[in-house]
Amino acid sequence: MLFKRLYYRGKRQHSPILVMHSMPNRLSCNRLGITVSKKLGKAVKRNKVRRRIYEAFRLYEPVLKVGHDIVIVAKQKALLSEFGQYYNEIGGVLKRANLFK
RNA sequence: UGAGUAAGCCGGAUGGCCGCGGCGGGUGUUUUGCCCGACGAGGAAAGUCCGGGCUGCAUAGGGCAAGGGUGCCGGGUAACUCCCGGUAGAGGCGACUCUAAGGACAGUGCAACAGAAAUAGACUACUGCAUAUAUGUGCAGUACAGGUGGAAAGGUGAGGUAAAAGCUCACCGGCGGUAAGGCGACUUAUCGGCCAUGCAAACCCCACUCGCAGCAACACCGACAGGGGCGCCUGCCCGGCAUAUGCCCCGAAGGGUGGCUUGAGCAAUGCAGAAAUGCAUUGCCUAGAUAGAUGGUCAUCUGAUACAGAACCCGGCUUACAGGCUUGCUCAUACC
Repeated sequence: MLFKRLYYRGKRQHSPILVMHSMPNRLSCNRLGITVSKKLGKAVKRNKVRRRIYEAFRLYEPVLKVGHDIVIVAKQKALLSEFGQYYNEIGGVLKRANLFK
């Protein structure tokens, strides 16, 4: 399973509401996976968290290096956060992983 | 106006910018793309508790047994444990609500504690007789009163008696017969005798009913490896025909396609019916993803913040839910 390989071998960056795993692939595009466990709530709440992560990542995508696999895991604090916090923290972990062009 | 009761409905709206999903059209060199357009989660999509469709397996005709389910009556439905209407019982002043509501003369079993006694009886008590006599003791009769309990064996009143008792009578309740009404559950009337509890959400009996598994079902196509086999006359030999960079099978990806949405469909009108519902006509096409599409942000309105996300599809049930709306009915108060 691709997600497990990323958990063991990828680089890891933490922030208060999420964890990002990343490693290079040999493709000419970036691939994003999002993990939201059942601990965070029922389907509606999990969908909301996933959609906000997806949206924030989409806004950053034009300025990222290509050819990486990225998995973002949401923590429980993500339920209480506004979109602005998602945007700032995802920007932070992407910068620390040195994925900006 | 307040309190309540029953049925039903809504469950954020509008606009700008940036995005997502399949579909249709256009464009482009095949693909990847680009542009335009309309459409794109719920009343419960949930729990996965019932009933079906659909698919595979089994049986391929019928019966029996085991096991499961259901259980007043009639109707509705594709079907149901669902829905509608009724009967009986219980609750409420009432509108109305609730009920696993067959059978305890087929059999087995249970009824703790308390209480004298729980399917059988006499502790306190009442009455008579005998005896001694403040009053007790013994024998006999009774089951009215007391207390216990969920339940004490018909209830209330009168007669009756030494005191009593369905012992007798009237009314009520229960049981059985007959008659009338009703498709039926049952109701009403009348007659009879005077009557042995509750539990079958204990085993059980009776009646009706039921194959098993599920879309990760199932069908098809299959890359890179890898493995196996060789047609027909013919079971064998001979012989003949056909034939090989071929054909078939197994296996199988970070696979692909179908199943996948036109259906017991929705809306309006009319007819039948007390209702559930059925029939007819006209119109409409209204999500189909496959890591899983509805989001982000700004503005305005507002009291607006609930429960909650389709995953093969329908019919129900159950559970969760901020706030709001409509209609019928009941009770109380005030006014006319």
